[in-house]
Amino acid sequence: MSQTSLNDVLHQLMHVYRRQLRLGIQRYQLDLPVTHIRVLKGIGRTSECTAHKIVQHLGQDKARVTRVLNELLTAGLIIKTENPQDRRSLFLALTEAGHDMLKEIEALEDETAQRMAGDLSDEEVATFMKTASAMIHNTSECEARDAEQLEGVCQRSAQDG
Amino acid sequence: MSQTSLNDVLHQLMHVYRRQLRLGIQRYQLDLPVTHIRVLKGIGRTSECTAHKIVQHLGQDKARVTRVLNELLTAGLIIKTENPQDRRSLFLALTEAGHDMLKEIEALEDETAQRMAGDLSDEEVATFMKTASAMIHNTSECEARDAEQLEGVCQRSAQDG
DNA sequence: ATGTGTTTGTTGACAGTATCAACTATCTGC
DNA sequence: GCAGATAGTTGATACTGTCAACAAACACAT
Repeated sequence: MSQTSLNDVLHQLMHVYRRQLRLGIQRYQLDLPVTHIRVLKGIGRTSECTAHKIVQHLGQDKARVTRVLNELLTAGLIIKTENPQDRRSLFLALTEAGHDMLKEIEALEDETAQRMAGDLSDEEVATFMKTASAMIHNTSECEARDAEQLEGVCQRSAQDG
Repeated sequence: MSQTSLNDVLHQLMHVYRRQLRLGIQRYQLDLPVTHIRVLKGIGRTSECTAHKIVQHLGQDKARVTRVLNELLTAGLIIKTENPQDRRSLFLALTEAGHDMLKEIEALEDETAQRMAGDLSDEEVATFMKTASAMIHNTSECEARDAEQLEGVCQRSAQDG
């Protein structure tokens, strides 16, 4: 019962957050979808950033990341440079325009966070984030466990056969 | 800084939650997208449910709700009956198949919530939900305020003119 | 009862998001 | 050099969110 509402709360929170961010994007006239913003942020704070690092960091599909990257590239917000250590991958870096954009993004995100936090105390927000992180961790673990189990089944059936 | 990570945490949480739910749907072979499940739940617990109530309750676009409803209808999970009080709208109710589906959904959601909660105490989860609800509330308020402000500007300019 | 404005729901269009599978090029270890 | 893993690209498909135009029914003041 209380668990059913955890689902509801999560869903609503998700919806409301995205919506808020979207509205903020309009207000700031950033003219970028949410995912692009997140990728841009990822590039900004990762040294020797590659597409793969973004994929891992954001937990997004690599196909999607490739496309977002291309759009950021043609928008002139990032550049790709060769990775001398591995010619399969390319280093990603912000252009000047990209840096400017990132600054705006950060301002927007701060505002969004502030709006959501509202009159909550810093401590409440911190606790919230801690619990949320734990949930993220729990869930990822479950997923990993499921995958392992599946693999285990495969191995067993291979051994049995 | 801590605010920037609130954004990140929310985004990750969102992603992980949806993913988890999706995997659960596969595991339970429910073969319904997430939104459909939420609509079905809404219908199940709303008396004299109409499309409009769903729209309000879920905060979803009415166009989207219409389509989901049609798909649930053709899937035989719900039926529409006339609303004698208002011939524009139709009452929505679960069929037997819909009820069965809902039972499975509830089991799945419980499981999902349990996975996410992991080893967190009930109290921690409760606190989390309380804070999340406050955030949802705060955000909605901001949106409303923004809309009002916009309206105010319109009124003022009309008065000024 | 009639006209005006509102509400309920439908439809069309489009952008954004999430995934999957197949494929190339490159790397690693043997 | 070969086998298998890894980085990234491309194509396909389904789900999601939003907007705008619209029809039918309603509310209500005249």
